[in-house]
Amino acid sequence: MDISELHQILLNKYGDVGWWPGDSDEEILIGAILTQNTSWSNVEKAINMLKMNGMLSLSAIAKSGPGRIAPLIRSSGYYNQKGMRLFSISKEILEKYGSLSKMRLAGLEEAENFLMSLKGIGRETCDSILNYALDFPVFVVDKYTLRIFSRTGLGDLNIDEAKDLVYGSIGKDTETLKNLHGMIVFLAKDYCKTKPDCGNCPVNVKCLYFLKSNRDQ
DNA sequence: GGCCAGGACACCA
DNA sequence: TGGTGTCATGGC
Repeated sequence: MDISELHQILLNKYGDVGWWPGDSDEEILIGAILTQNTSWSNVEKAINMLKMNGMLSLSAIAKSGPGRIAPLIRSSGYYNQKGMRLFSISKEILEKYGSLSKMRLAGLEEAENFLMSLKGIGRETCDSILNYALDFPVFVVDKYTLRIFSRTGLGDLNIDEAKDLVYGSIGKDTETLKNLHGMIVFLAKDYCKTKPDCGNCPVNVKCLYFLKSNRDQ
């Protein structure tokens, strides 16, 4: 199976999934940091807490301080660390650009270099922000993506190899790349939390089932 | 009670 | 370059 075929199967199954959830670009960025190694259901509670307290924006976070943020995002785990990082990231973005829309005007390369220089933003979080919050044509590669690619016979790729394979096969349209990653998240949620080899997987992946005895890398 | 979740980073050899 | 410990809550 190649990427085009995988893409088509997922499109037939899911169509346009409208991923990522969030009402604003800033909410998407905040969610991208909160969801690091954390299930989305826990992130949603933290986002609601921020919203209810008028803290769901870079300016509100930058004006407050890590000590005020941490208790609000408790449900997302690592709350002290994430509180510190949300605070410093918000501050640095606003100091350098003033807003996400102005940061977008700086272009993909500069935005990427800047984001990767911030403490608390690694490869996956950076790509999520570039694609979903800033609308750049970047494909987000997470653990699920590498596992699905591996088990559909595309090989054991690293993040850059996986991206290149996608770009070479389905191009660099921002909305298409958003949707492909979204569909992979849906696939993982729908079929990979029940039992191994359930027989219903649309891409006939034997086992995304996530157990220590079973996982690759 | 144990395992896992859409990671990132510091530290070590 | 690769391995390991740390950060931590909530669902199943």
